Amino acid sequence: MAANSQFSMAVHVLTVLARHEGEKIKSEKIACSVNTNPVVIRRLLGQLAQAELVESQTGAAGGTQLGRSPDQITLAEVYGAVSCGEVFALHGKPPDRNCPVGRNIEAVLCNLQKQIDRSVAETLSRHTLQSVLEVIEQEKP
Amino acid sequence: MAANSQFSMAVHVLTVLARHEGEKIKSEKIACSVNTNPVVIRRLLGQLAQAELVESQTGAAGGTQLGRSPDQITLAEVYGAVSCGEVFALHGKPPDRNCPVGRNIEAVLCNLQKQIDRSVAETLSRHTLQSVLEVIEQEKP
DNA sequence: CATAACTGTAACAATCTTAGTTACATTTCA
DNA sequence: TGAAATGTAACTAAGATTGTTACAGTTATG
Repeated sequence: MAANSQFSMAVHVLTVLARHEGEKIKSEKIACSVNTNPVVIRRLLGQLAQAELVESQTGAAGGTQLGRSPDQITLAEVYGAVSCGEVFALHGKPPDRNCPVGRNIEAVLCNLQKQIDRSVAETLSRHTLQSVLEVIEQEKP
Repeated sequence: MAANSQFSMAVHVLTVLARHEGEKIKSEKIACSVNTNPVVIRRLLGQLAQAELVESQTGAAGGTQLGRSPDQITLAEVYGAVSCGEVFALHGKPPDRNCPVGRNIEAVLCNLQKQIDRSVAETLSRHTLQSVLEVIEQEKP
């Protein structure tokens, strides 16, 4: 249980919500589909709510629903809501400033990170929750 | 010490080697620039050697040098040599097969992973070790 | 040929991140 | 008022990565 599967979970969660547009879904029901603990789902929903992708209601008969229609939510937004935006990590300890490479490599890597992030965002922005939902419904065996 | 900084380290290491083409460099010297332990560097060099990006020699007066000239090494190759090729992780536990979403979401995510991987590779293939080296040398303050 | 100086690698400790879990305060409907 | 949900804190468990020590294997060199 180490690798960062938050994006996978987020897409899963949102797809479940998309299949029941208009309804308020309980975290327990979502957790069942994802096969995890309701608290894990609620934590994730918190992040998605901050990005205004979902809206939750407390109290009895509470639950969560999408903040917009599925064709208005791109996977790039989902990724942005749950990821730190770093495909690879920079150096842990700072490199040796006496070495020309050590002195300047971080700027190069930082720049690369931004380029990759843009390219990932562009790829993901070609998919909406609606398009994911269509694949899911269609592939139902 | 958790995030995967292998790619960052690999670019750093290879850039150091590129600055001294033709020479055999000791792992200790590289470690000094990266500010880490020589064993960590040797482990990384092992992966890079498998990808034929570097060549090492054991014994006294041994060391490591590039396997090709810097303009023949793209950062996409470097990334491929040290990364597992997964920007995000799939589900840990398998989702609920009784739910249509749980049943089909993994295929969707797997497909996305491939698309992202291609897009990252394409972005990185626009940079060579040579171009990185040029930035480093030029920005020397 | 012996020694010094490297690399390669195994084994282990330390640290950090993530997921899972329990517990409980808070909110809301009936 | 009480049942049922979310929100959240605190803790445990597991996994991955890095750092470190130790040592075997290799090779130039005196």
